[in-house]
Amino acid sequence: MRYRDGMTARKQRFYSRLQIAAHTLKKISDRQLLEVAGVTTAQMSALAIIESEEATTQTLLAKELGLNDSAITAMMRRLIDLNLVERVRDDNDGRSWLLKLTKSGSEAVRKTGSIEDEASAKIDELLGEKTIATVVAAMELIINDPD
Amino acid sequence: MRYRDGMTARKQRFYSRLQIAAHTLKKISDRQLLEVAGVTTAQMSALAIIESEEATTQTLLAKELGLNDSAITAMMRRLIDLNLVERVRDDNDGRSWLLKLTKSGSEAVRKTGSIEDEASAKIDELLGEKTIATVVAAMELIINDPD
DNA sequence: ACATTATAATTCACCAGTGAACTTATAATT
DNA sequence: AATTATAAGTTCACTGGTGAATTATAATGT
Repeated sequence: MRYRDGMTARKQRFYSRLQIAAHTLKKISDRQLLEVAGVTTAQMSALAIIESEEATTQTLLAKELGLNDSAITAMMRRLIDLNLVERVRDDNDGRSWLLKLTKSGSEAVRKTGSIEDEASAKIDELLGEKTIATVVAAMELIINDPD
Repeated sequence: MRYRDGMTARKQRFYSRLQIAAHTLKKISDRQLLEVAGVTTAQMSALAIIESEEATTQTLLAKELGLNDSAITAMMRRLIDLNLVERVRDDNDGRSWLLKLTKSGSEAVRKTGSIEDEASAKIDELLGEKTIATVVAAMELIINDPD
């Protein structure tokens, strides 16, 4: 594909606009989640996956979050220290841990539901249904692109 | 605005797709830039702004990057240590620093041009002109949203 | 002129991530 | 069975970010 020169500026803005927007949303989300449930957005993403799968491993979690294994090791340590997650060795594979929410963990996830609904409603209003669908589809193309 | 149940930002996982896509791109970009120019993507973003403005302050840089002042303090320390940036006190305001690229700094920016072009071309192909415009516009709405 | 308020930058303790090198456990081959 | 390869986690040194508190310099009101 070829574009006129005038497109160059916009092309170069794609990456930086994406990063700044993502960061902006994360910052807002962090403040709200910390106030209401005492966890960060990254932690809540992990907790939500652990809850939904009911017994996942760290490697799986890393894959779903698009992160390194080493990032998960550190995050699980913090979540275990906070008594939000517990883990036991997998009987069928002694290398893996099986992750589970504690009662406090489930509680924390429950508490954040309304915040996430509010945030979603705000995005809905700001961008509109069609744009949201377009953006999500674009993000999934990027995530799944081989390189 | 009202949507059918299936189409809300929440159902489409807008937030998490955005974060993961942004992170994925950052990771790829970091690897390439470190190899070619010995800097990270965050550092290159800062260098590009400093170059384009030819004498900016840390506060301005923070605003343009959507970051805290304290993040800039740390980043400037690293860039000065790498001899890519130098700073002098502003004669008109003894609290401010004026930031400038060193020769190595300009050199580094120059070296990354082709990488950024390649990355842009790849995004163009993956998403197409129209989708890119839609996504950039959406990101700017998010960035400029009052709260 | 002086006291107050606002602004630029810094420091601190913390969370979050990378990539490389490593340990240990499982799987596959010979 | 012994060897080799692969896979799950961990550790380490590093970059990068937050928010609150602090320091130093401007700017402003009275």
